[in-house]
Amino acid sequence: MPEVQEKFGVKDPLQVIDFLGMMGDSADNIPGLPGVGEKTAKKFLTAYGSMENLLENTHELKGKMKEKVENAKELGLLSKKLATIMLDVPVTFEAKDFELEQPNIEKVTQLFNELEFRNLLTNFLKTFANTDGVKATIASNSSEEPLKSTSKKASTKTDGQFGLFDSPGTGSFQETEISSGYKTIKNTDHFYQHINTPLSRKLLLTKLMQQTSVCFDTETTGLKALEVELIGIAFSWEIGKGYYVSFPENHSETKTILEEFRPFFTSEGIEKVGHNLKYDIKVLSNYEMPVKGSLFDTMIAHYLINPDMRHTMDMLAETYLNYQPVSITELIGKKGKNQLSMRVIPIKEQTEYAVEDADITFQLKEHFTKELFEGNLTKLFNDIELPLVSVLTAMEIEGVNVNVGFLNELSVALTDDISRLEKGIYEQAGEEFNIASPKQLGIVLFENMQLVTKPKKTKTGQYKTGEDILSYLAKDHKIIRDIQEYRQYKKLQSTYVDALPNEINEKTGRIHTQYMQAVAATGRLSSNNPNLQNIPIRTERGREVRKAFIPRDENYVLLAADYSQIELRIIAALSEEETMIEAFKNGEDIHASTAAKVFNVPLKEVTREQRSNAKTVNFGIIYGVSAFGLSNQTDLSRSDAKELIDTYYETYPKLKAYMSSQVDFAREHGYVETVLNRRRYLKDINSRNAMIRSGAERNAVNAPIQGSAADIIKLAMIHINSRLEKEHFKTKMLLQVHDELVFDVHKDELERVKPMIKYEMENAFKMQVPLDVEVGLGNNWLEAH
DNA sequence: CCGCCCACGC
DNA sequence: GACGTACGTGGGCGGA
Repeated sequence: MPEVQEKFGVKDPLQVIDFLGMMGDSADNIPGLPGVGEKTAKKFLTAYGSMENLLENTHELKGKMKEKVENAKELGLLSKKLATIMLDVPVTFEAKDFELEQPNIEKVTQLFNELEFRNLLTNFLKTFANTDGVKATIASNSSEEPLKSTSKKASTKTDGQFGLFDSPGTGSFQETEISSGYKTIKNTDHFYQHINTPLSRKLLLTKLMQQTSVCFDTETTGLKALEVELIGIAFSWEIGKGYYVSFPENHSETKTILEEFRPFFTSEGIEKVGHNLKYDIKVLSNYEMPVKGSLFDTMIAHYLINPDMRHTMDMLAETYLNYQPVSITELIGKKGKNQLSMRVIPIKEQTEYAVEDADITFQLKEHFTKELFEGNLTKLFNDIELPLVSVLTAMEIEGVNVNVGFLNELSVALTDDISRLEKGIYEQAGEEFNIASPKQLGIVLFENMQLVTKPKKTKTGQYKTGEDILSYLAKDHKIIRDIQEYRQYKKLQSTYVDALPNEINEKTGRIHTQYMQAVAATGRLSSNNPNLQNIPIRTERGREVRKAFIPRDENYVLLAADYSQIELRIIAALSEEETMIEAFKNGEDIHASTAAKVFNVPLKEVTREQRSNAKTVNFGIIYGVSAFGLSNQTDLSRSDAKELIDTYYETYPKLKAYMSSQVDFAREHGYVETVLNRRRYLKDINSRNAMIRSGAERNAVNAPIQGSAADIIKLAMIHINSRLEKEHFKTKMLLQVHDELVFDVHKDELERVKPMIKYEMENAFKMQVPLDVEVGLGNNWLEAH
């Protein structure tokens, strides 16, 4: 009905609302029909989409009407009837449907005459009958096939689209349906509504507050949660239905609008469903909007259900819902400098995209709730992973202070050393080349200089120049030692010293890493942008970088708390290997203790080399090392390595038995699990390919150990965080590095917090082996170690 | 733009 | 005879 658009200058497709508004305005003077007001009507209907929803939920509207009408309910029925008659469609249809239809002019005329709505009738006919008189003409299309009412759910045809069973010319999307096999937004019933007025937001909020579980999804200007601006938020709590609240570009205006939804976000009683909620919560934190109540994160749910798979929503939608969502790439382009901002995408497409995501996510929840239960994962999900979301969010928002000046000085010094080494290397090689290029370096070392007769090659035919290769040659060639040093400094400079200052957030002046909670197949976290879990510590020069990590200010001190040998303690406890358990109970140096036993010498007479070899075996056990691998890593010959491993298993027989039992369990059940029932499926455990199979067997041993350690530190993090909050400490948890936690401790709290952290870490999970935590303090991360 | 090589952590 | 330690992230190179 373009006439309506012209007449009222309305671009919004929901012309019917304007018509109703007009009707309301005109009806102001008519007894029995209160004025609704065009704007009011529009807003209410925008929020609720259908008259039915509108009438069921607009308490406020009804309240206002009460002044004018004795029986609000009666008015509701009247309006409903009006809408039905005027538009000749059942009111269960959504507002968007209305624009496809012409009002049934005959019926409306009849009704208005009956009701003596003279002004209204005049206006109505002016608008729809295209006459200025009272003569009622029956619109020619009113006899056409009525809108399909067969759909049970919210049944909206997107604009310009036809339904599945509609008239000819609709073959195009059926073809795509056949070719992809997935349902898409084009052939799926949905009602996604854009919300952008105060009243409609109020109505949405009212509706939100009546729910027990709602999915929300933020649309933003980018990927860095702490730097982006909010563009919109999609909400969904019903299959195929949802709302998209859009926000202006102005930050404080956005904040004001978002503030309207505070009751929802801070409601303890409404479960918040989302996909990667940590991101959304961080975005909202930019507007000082906390998110309370229980969470349900579909990304994490799926991570527990199958940690080895990918957990993108697109993939989950295809797998679990047989549905292919609108691709973000199609919408805003491939990532790169030409990628569009969501902001410039037409609001209709934004709405479709955003609400679809929320809709899908909400639907996924049902699937995953069931699968979590079936996998015995509900407790892990609810008691560990979901509470951890909030802990990690807080850590990421908190960030860590860094000494940029120090890093800059370090960089200058490294540049000096690098160029000095560079010169020397060129001299020794007799030519200039790019030392940082393994390809060029290999040619120089092994072709031109021929340092080795049979150099090893990679599968792509390049010469191997890795650290293990170079270290064999280091003794005999100064150039190799220089190259090793060069490599080390280059690495330090590019990956850490020069990169870290670029990661500082302009607003906070701190580095905010991101913890990935659904990446590592064993249950560990990972860290990126920047990765703060691989800051150097082993080499003298490298560990300097740690000095750059400093407390918040002079009132604080960094505290680093490390689990000592947690993985070995876990394997000792799980295997119930008494000898090893005793060693831990007695507080022995486990590697020395192992050495004493396998080399059959008194503890005090263990040599450095023996301890070192024992240590290598201890770690090898965790990772599943072979005699070959062990001999490669130590000075031992292959046969000595084999003997050492054999003796090791004789010393710790139950350990060997445990490892076999894990492999057996995996063969039988297809998965292994941690102390908190975190699962890892090992599909290759029965592979005929020996190499693939043994890889799975190593995983069968390693995953429960590494994963249990991850479980335990996560538990400790949750406990510590909750105590820091409850007891109102200023101290903040900053970093997690697999078996270590780093805190910014207020000096006044040190005496209370230090033992608390140690206690919570050591007692996070009870086993037959005690857990031991070493706590250090310092004015930088290195000192705190 | 992406795969490869290399190197940092636990 | 070959192959053979888990889990990650990221920078630089070089070919497409």
